[in-house]
Parts: sequence; structure tokens; C-alpha cells
Amino acid sequence: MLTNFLFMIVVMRPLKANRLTSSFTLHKFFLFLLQPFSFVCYDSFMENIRNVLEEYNVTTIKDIARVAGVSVTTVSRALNGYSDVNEKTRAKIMQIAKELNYSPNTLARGLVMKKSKTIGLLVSGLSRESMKDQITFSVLAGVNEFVSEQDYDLVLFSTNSTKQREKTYTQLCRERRVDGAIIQGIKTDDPYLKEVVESDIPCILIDIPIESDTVGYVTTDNVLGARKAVNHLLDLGHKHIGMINGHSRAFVSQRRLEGYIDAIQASGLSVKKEWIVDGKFEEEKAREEALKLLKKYPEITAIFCASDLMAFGAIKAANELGKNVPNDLSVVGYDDITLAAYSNPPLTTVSQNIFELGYQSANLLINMLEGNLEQHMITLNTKLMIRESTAALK
Amino acid sequence: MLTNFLFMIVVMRPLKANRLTSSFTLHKFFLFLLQPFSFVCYDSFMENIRNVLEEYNVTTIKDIARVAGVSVTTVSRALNGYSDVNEKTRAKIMQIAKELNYSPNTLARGLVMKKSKTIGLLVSGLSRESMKDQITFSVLAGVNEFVSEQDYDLVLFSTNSTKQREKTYTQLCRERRVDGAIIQGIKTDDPYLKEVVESDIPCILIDIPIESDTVGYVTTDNVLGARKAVNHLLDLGHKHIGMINGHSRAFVSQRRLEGYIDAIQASGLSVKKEWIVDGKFEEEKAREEALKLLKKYPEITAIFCASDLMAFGAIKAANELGKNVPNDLSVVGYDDITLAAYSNPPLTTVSQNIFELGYQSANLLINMLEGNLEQHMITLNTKLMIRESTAALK
DNA sequence: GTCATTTTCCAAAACGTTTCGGATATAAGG
DNA sequence: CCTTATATCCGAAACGTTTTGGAAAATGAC
Repeated sequence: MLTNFLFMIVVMRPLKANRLTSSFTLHKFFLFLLQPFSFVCYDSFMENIRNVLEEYNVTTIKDIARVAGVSVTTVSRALNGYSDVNEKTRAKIMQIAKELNYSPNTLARGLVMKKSKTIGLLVSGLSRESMKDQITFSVLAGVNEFVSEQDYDLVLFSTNSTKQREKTYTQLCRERRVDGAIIQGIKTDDPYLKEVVESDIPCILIDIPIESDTVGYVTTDNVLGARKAVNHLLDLGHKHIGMINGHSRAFVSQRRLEGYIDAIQASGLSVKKEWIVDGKFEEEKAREEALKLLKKYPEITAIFCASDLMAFGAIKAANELGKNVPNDLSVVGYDDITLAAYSNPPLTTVSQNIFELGYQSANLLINMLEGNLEQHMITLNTKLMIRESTAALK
Repeated sequence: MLTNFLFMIVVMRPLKANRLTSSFTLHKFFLFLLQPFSFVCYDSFMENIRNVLEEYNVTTIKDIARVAGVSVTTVSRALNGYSDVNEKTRAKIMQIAKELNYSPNTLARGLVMKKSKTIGLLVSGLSRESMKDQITFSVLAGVNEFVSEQDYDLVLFSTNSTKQREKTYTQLCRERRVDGAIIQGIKTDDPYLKEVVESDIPCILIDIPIESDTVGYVTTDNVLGARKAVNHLLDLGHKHIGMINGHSRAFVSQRRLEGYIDAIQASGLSVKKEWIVDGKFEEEKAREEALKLLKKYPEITAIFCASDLMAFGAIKAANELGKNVPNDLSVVGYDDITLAAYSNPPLTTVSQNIFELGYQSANLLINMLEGNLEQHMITLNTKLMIRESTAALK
């Protein structure tokens, strides 16, 4: 039997990367001649062949049209609920679509409609470090919630600053074809910010109060939140209240400082500039600053921190100095992260509903996209959570 | 002046939802006649007109071709780095592309290439509740990291079970045109799971060991992890070790139980079935179970919990019974969530690098997509974090 | 100088959808 | 019966890319 076969080994010159037509066709012609023989092809053709075979068969609107015996136009209009198609035809088309397991190609649709039904979430700190304060995550969860309710898609843009150099914000959005974007955790001096305002892509900023035709924002009432915190300390009898703020490039810091000053002054006390320090929103940095502050001004009996993480730093500092929280020093945080309720002692803090922040951002953005303009801005409330890191002055 | 104007109020019959051609054209003809007059149109036409005006002008490959005086083919090939275009021409084209601020339309590209360079992350628990254990979030961050390194896009699928009824997994993936998916937090009896294996869409499962041509998985060595935890307790001299597991439908629970049994038996002790209970991975449920367990079997001096959250529940239960952790009862958790290090007492637990879990999932998936098949499975290591919730038996 | 190859370019088709501008048949109004 | 409006359908163009199959010019081999 075996002797009836003709064995050949064909050595072909390798194909260049370039798509050399003449020799390319020659190759193919050669293969064609060889058809009657079984042969093993160790060529890059293999790849192409495999790809063709692997391509899974998705049903398109055309297939439905063919089966139903109508035009693609009719199928499209039937599926999209237009009134100019007979209910009987529509039923038939729907039936066939279901049977063929049809699902529309969003790419094609987006291409012709110039809308992708997709919004982008630009987060700066989606890395290992940012997991402690789940702020980023909560925003994301909120955004995701609303977005999926509205049948939009959510795509994540993460920006390490190396990438930022390469691609502008506009490019990013346009390339991914998002209809709009939500931006969180960006600093006020970030180059993206300028671009956002200048570009014509609808965008919602979280905690940055900028408004324009295409830009809106969602934030919490940071002034009032800070006032609540400081008033709580004042109510407990504290007269010497320090503050550990974030950094001046953050809008929230500016506002929380404002609230702190408001509350102090409203109570008839005077603000001491030297009791206000910046902790960069970092636990460690806050610890250092608190240490310095408490050493230098031992009369301080309470500290208001612009974030919970920094409050933890302050508590650590106090402990290092042999001070007990809350007996010797009261500490109030801001954010109400999960950790706050579990820490030792449980942290009194200003709770902001960050999930809601994300949710409302998405709400605002999608309203903007759909043309229900309304307003471009939402301010959410805060709530003081009184736990055990604060106590009445003895 | 004003008197020279001719004022008209035109009342048109409102347009039906249906695209009535004859009257539609009539309307338009009418508008045409009115051209010389200024008029205010309170018609649904307004919307269309606005849309046309708003459409931002994006530069396409065609524009570049026109400006450069070459064909679109050449522009495409130039931009994509093919070798059959003169370097001079390429330079010119690149230059023009930059000047015109060109960014390619991914939709169009995806449409013709049948690849979207997008992967989907299917998370079940992206809601308010799941924020305590940032497992979901960590996975997400890990996936996002790798995905963005590889210039893929990440889109989020969240599935409340109401939606799940409406759309099958396959539909979801096909509709969003993702090239592949990563699935996390799904139960073993979830209807999606069957679909995943049956469909031909490449997919990576997290912590579910299923393998096929298009399905791979990433997990940690749960057996070994549990053994480490239990061995630690044994080393401390404990002989009466209970276990609070998750639920039997979770693969990780099955494995962790296996590890627990292995370790106990290897030490020459015998396994007591009645010391093993299920806490549903919930803090509250674990508290209840621990309470029952500790009351019924006061000889138990140590408990191994299949999650940190449940360990917290166990600690609460112990405290309620007047037992001190770790002096009267040692507790080991699993996961090493952020809270673990901050709780009181800090929790001894088995740390799994969940960020890495996500990262490697994305790695595996993208390798699969690009055809570098290698293996379909990765197992990561765990590490025992010894803190203060465990102590030597007195 | 001739033939084969390489370099450089291009027109046209394809991807799957929506929309535009009708076409046809039927119903309503007079 | 004629006119007009309605209901139902369709062909073709468009969206912005990539890829196919070549063509033309330049270069090299002999």
C-alpha cells in the first residue's frame, strides 16, 4: 500500500515580512499544484489557515434576513422596534433571531451611529497601594452600578504617568470611542485636567469643581463636613484643635480647611496657623507631622485630619508620645473607610457616601449624553460618625 | 426696520413616530420653502439638526490620505508599520497624522479585524456589600494592570442575577465584542459556569479549576495554605482545632478543608467531623456558628477559618463567651485582607496575593488570545502571616 | 538589453449595522 | 373613480478601517 504514495519534500524559500506579491502568488500556485498530495506545511500560511478555520460563526442580521425572506433593513427595523414593520413579520424575525442565537455587533452599530454606549472611567490610583482606602473602588462600584442599569458599558482607563506622556486624554477617549468619561483622583495640576475642559468630550469630574458645557462634577459638601467634625470637637469642650490637611493642590483639602476655619471662628476662638499642617494624605507622613505638632504644641487636645488614613497616623504618633486616644487626645478623621470602624480605637470620622459619588457621576454623565441637560453639578451630604477616638475634655 | 420682516407662525401636524415618507418629505419641502425666513422650529427636527451640528470632527485615515496625496491603503500600511511603504512617505504620513491629531477608530478596526482588543471582567459582587474584603477590587486592579500594559481594554460586566436571566454569558460577551473574559466570584452551581465551558470564547476562571481548549484558570494552593495555617496551630501545641469553612459549593472551601484534614492527620491526631462547620463566608454567620461550636465543645482551643471575615466573627463569638483571643482561643484566618493587620488583635492569617491572581489571569488570557498557548493554569503560593490572634497553648 | 525580482503604491472589497429616500399596495376621503 | 394618506417593505449608501490582489516603476542579474 505504502508504495503507492508519492512522497515529496518541498523546500520553499521563506516568505519575507513584506507582502511580496509576485512570489507570494507563486507560492500559492505551487501549493495549488500540490493539492492532490497530502503534505505538511510548516509555513506561516498555517497560521492564516488556522485563523480562518477558527473564526467562530456568529449570526448576523443578514443571516436573519435570508432565513426570514426579508431585507436587512426590515430586520434592523424590526429588532429596533420601529413601527413600520408588520407585527407578524416582526414576530417572525424575533423568533428567528432567537433561534439563531443572534446578538448584535456593537462595533458595527457604534461605527455607524457614532455612539458606543460606553463610558470610560479614568482612575489614577488603581494600583497595589491604593487598596487601603477603598475610595477608588467605591467610586468604581457606584459608577458601575448606574452604568449597568442604563445598559451602558464601562471601560477602565488607568493612567500610570509614563503612559500619560504618550497619549493625551483626548486621544485616549477618542481611540476607545467612549461617549463620555468620569475622572477621579486627579490632581489639580495634572495636565489632563486642562485637556478635559478644552476637549469637547462630555466628562464628569469627581471632587473637582469645574463646570462647562461638556464638563460637570460631583462632590460632597466638604466645608460642611469639616465644620461638623470640628463642631463635634468643640462640643466636647476642646479649645486647642489642630488640623492635618492633605495638600494644597487638592480641592477637597482647600474646602475642608475652609470648614475648619469657619467652625473655629464661629465658636469665638482664633485660628492658629501653626496648628495646621499638611500630611499629603499619607499615613506615614501624617504620623511624622503629628509627632512634630504634638511635641511643639503640647496644649493641643484634639486633631482634625482630612483623611482617615492620616488620622491613623496621628493616633500612632500620639501613642508614641505616650498619649492615649481619646483620653489625652481626640482625633477625628474624614472618609469613613471600612478600617475606621475596626481600628483601635474605632475612629470618629466624617462619612461620605463614596459609592453614591460614583453613582451620581454616572447619572449626571449619562443624562448629559442623552441630552437631558438639567444641571451639571451635584453636591452630596456627609454624616458625622461618632465612635471612640474622641472624648470630652477633662 | 422691524416692519420689513414678515412674521409667520407655521403649525405643522406633528410627525408620527413612524417615518411616514410622504408627509415627511412634504415637511422638508415646506421647510425648504421657508428658508428665506428666520423661523424657530419646535419640532423633533431640532434634535436631528443639533446632532448634526454637534458631531465633532474627527480626522480619519481618509483625511490624512487626502492631505498626503496618497491612498488610504498606504496611510493604513504606513501607520501600521508595514515594510512596503517608502520611509519618506511614512514620515510624511506620520507627521500629518500627528498634526491632524489623528487617532484611529477602534470600532472600525475591530469590525474588520474581528478583534476588539478588549477583555471583559465578569464580577458578581461589585456592590456595596463586597467592599469589606477588597478581594474583588484587588483582582480588578491586578487584571487592569496587566491589561493596560498590553494595550488591551478592560470592560466590566457586572451581573446582578436579574440581568443574568435576560442575557446569557455568550450573548454578553459577543455583544460587547470582548475577545476573552475573566470570571471571578462565581459559584460552582452558577448557570453561567456551564455556558463558559461550552462556549468557544476564551476565558479564565479565578479559583475554579476547570480546563478546556478555551478555558483556563488561576488559583492559589489552597490545600497547602490551609496546611500551613493548621500546622502553625499544631506547632503552638494545640490539639483541639476546629474549622469554620465557607460553603461546599466553593472550590476553595473544598481545598481548604482538604488541607485542614491533611495537617491534622499528618500530626497523628484524628479529625472530628463535628468540629467542622460552615460559615457561608459571612462574618455574622460565622459568629453564630462559632458560638454554637465553642459552647458545645469547650475543649477547642484553636479555630481555623476559611476567610478573615469569618475569623472576625469567630473572635467576636469568643469575646461574647468571655474568652480572650489569643490567650484562651487561637484564631487563624485566610486571605489577609487589609483589615487583618489592623484588627484587634491583629489577625494571624494565610496571605494570598490577590492582585497577582488578577494579574496572572490577564496574563494567561492574553497569552491564550495571542496564540501562545503554553499552559492553561497557574497556581500561586500563599504565605502564613503570623500576628497576634494565635498563641502557644498554656 | 532582457528578464526576474524588489520596492512602492493603489482600487476595491469586506466587516455588520443603521439610515435615507423611495416603492408598492392598501385604505380612507371626497 | 380619483386623490391622498397609511402601512409595509426594500436597495443602496454610509461609518472607518484592514486586506486582497495586483500594477507600475525601479533595481539587479546575466
